[in-house]
Amino acid sequence: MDVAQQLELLRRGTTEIISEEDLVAKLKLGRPLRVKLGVDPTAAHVTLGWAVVLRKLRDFQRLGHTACLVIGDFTAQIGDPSGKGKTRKQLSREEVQANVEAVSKQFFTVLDPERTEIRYNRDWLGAMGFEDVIRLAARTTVARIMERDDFTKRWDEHRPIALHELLYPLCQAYDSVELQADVELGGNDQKFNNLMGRTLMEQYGQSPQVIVLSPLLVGTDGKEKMSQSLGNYVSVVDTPTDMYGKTMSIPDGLLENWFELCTDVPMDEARAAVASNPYEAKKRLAREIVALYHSPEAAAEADRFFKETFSQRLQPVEAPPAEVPGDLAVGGLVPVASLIARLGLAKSNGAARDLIKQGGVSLDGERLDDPFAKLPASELEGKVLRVGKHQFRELVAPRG
RNA sequence: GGGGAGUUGCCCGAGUGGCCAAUGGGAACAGACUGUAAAUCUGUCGGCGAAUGCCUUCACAGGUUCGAAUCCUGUACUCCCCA
Repeated sequence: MDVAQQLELLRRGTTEIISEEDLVAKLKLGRPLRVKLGVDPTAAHVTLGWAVVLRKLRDFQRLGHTACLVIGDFTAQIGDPSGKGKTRKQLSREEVQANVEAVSKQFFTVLDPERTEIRYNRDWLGAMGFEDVIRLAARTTVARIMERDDFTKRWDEHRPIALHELLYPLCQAYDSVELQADVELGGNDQKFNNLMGRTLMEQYGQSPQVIVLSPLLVGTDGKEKMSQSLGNYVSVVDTPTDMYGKTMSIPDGLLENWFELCTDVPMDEARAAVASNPYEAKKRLAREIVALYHSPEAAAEADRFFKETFSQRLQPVEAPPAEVPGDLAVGGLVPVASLIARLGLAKSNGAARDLIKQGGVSLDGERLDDPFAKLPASELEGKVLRVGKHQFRELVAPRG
């Protein structure tokens, strides 16, 4: 593939490349480039949002370059201020470790392990002494750091900015120096951090990295950036049905964007599909996504499930089984509201009763209307409990 | 170091001694309508309870009072002005 073609592929789903000339020059070197992506393990799932940059990294891999994945096990503890209106919670070492373990495998649903180098930034950032930190901090100025929107805004609004937050960009920038990155990928909100990397690399006598920025994927709510903490996410390890269903719940306005960032469907094709029938286009999108992370067969199956369960409002083909806790039954009768709460389908008994009152609960397709209904345990076996739109459980009678 | 303002439920924000589990808005959830879209309408939105009810909550810890989110004292945190 010649350089022009490579560039064409790399441009998809990016908002900015700093700079394209530099990228072209690096591509012309004819050697595998070191393409850095830093991810802070602040959550236990790789979401489709994260996958946007991972997929971009995989594009580089396909062109023969090396993915340098920096797991920010140190920076996760500091808390990236990017895009946040307030100080991030600092995670404990244990929390970070748990996330690292959860997330590590998930990266390879996208990346090619053969061409991936994994590094942990605790290895170098964690080894710095206070003197090293001061020296690093001396390489930039307060004015320079305060240029950054997040900080300026908080400053103007008289909101707190903790001192350590100002150091975050330097940490990430130093990662680039350590890795001798040729290119760094990131979401749009990472621009400042990435630029700091360029500056710092030059100061260390290295050739500054090229920055490739991708837009932030909007979550299923259609409003906020997709993130695990907001609950508006699709995880790459979601079951095919969930993945399909969540995708179907996005607002139509997001379709084109999701096609661009989450699939390999050519954009003219995607645009045409969306224009002709948004609903059909959305199903196509959902199938594409499931096929990517599971298989085309799973996609077809999810499609069928969706049609039967939601479009035709039948019972689901298969609902996850859930055992009725034995201690709930009093005299052989199980209070349904308590059952719902115990199975985690509602926050509390009261909430479960509210749901029943509002007609949100049904058993084998029959809507319940009595919030205090008690049903014989023996009759529950094999019945499908539906709570709200999407939660189904096939009940298993208590043992013993 | 000195002076001032502030901390309320997921978020914003009212509330300055009893009528406060706490107005209002947003978010969220459920229902109707639909395409698990959008828009709209309705309802729910601290916990337990069948319930008149009980319990926990208005930064934290004490105190005053028959009674406190509301008053007093101390502590923590944040912001502003001065140094």
